[in-house]
Amino acid sequence: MREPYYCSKDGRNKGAWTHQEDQKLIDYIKLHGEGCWRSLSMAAGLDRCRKSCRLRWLNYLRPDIKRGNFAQDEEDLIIKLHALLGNRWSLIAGRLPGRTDNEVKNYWNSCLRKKLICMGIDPNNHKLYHHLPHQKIPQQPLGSPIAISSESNKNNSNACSSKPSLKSHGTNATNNDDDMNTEKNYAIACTGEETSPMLDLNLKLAFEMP
DNA sequence: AAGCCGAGCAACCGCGGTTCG
DNA sequence: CCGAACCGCGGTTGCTCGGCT
Repeated sequence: MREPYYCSKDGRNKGAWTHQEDQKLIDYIKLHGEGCWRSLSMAAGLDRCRKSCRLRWLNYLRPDIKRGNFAQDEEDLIIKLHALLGNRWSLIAGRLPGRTDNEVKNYWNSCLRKKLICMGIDPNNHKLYHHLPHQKIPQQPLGSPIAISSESNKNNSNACSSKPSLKSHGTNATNNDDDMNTEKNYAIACTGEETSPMLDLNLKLAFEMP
């Protein structure tokens, strides 16, 4: 027996949060701490369901949230972690201090996926495509197994070399050494050439308990 | 100036897993 | 052990804004 899903069914507020609502939530959590979201929404005087309160706090109001563009090293880490973990956004975000799973997920879907596609890399399985980037790309079901494969990528160097820069959005492409190294390292990670793909990851991330 | 379109992001929804009585 | 209540995650939706025509 599930609890009622969301706010729409009980006439509570939906949509964007107002400044007053934010302030109420912040004030209440400052006083009483996080947790027990159901009672929190009532006790704080918020006409919102617990999920809405929790989401707002975790994704937006928390004081330790880092806002703004993702740095290059953050991008690299997301890509590597995604190759390793798949769509486990909370785990990926857990390795990025100040970033939320929602933010990482949005950034992946809006920016990084496109970058990888432009690089000729399938963002679902992190393999190189076997055709040029501008050609139509077959959609794969989400959640397909992560595969960092060494197979058959020897003819695909053009795909990666033809790619635009792997850079933060809004900046003009300049080929500085960092970007070139990033690109090269990730291509190596994709192809499995030279070394094990994830050697440059701190492997203790994989199964470290919180 | 107005309308269109796409990108980015916040919020919603539905489900699986966990806890507790 | 069982079921209700709750938590947290991941996918999706829809709103806003900026660029373009």
